[in-house]
Amino acid sequence: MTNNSIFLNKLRSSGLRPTKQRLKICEVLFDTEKTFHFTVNDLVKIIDEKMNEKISLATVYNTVHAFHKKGYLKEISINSDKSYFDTNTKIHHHFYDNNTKELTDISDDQVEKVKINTSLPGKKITSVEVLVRVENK
Amino acid sequence: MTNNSIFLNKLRSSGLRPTKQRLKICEVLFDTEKTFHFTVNDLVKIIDEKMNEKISLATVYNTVHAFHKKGYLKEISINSDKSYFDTNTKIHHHFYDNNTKELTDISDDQVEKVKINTSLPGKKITSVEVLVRVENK
DNA sequence: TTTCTTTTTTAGAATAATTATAAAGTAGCA
DNA sequence: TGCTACTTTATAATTATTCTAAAAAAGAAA
Repeated sequence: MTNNSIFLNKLRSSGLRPTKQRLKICEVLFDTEKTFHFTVNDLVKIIDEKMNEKISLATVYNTVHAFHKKGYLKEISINSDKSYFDTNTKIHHHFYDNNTKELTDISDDQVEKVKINTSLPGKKITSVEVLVRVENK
Repeated sequence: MTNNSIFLNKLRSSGLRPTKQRLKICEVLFDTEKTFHFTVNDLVKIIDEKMNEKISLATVYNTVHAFHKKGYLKEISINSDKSYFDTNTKIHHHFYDNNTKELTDISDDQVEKVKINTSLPGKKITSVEVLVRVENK
C-alpha cells in the first residue's frame, strides 16, 4: 500500500474528501517513522516552510479536528495556552519538563498498569494517562 | 486562629497586601471545608453573585496567579482552552467527564502508586498525576 | 490625623488562539 | 460536461488572558 493510498484511507474514513491541502497535511502528519507533538500553528509553519505550500489556518484547524475526532490524532493536556496534538495515538504517558516546557513520550510499557479503586456511577473509563512532571536535579 | 488571620497569612506570604478585594477572594477560595475546581471566570461569577461584590477580572487574575505561584492553588491540565485551578494542592488525581466537562478529585489512596520504569537524565520527578477520562456508559 | 510614597484596583485596550462566515473554488458523480 | 455538495480561503468574530495607565487605597512617618 502506497503512502498515498494510506492517506486516502484516513481521509475517507474521517469523512473527508481527499483534497490537495488535506493530502499535504497527511504527508506531514503520517508519513514519518516517528510520532511527534505539535500545535496547529507549528503544523501551518511546517507546511509553509518545509513543503512550500500555504494552507489557510481554518483548513488546518478543520482537518486536525476531523482527524482528532476519528482518533488519528490525540490531544494532549498540559498546562498551556494552546492545544497540543500528538500523532502517537496509542495510550501512553508523558514527561513534562517544568524548566524547558518540553513534553516527552513515555511508552505504555514503562509505566506499570495504573489501578483505580473507585469509579463514577453510570460512567465508563475511556483512558487513564499519567503526567510526570520533572525538573532539573 | 480566625479565618481572617489565616487569609492575612496567605496574602502576606504571597507578597500581597490584604485589601478588601483580596480578602473576598480568600473567603471564596479558602473558607470552605471542601476543596473545589474553578476557572477565573467561575471565580468572578461566584464573587459577583454569591458575595455581591464586583471585582475586576485583572485583579482576580493577579491574585489567583500569586496564590498559584506560592502553591496555595494548583493548576490542572485538562482543556487547553481555559485554565482550571484546584484549591486542593496535595498531589492527587482526577476524573474528567467528557460528557459533562466536569472534573472530580480522586483521592490519592484510591489510586495505587504509579511506578515509572524510566527517567530523564539530569531530571528529578516532582509529581506523578493521573487523569482518568470517563464518559456515559 | 495629615501628608507622602508605594501598591492596588480598575476599565478598557491589546494580544493570541480558536471558531465562524460567506463567497469563490473544487471534487465526484450522473 | 455540468450539476451539486463539499472545501478552501480571507477575514471577521469570539474567548481567554495580559497589559496599561490613571484613579483609589494602603502603610508609614511626622
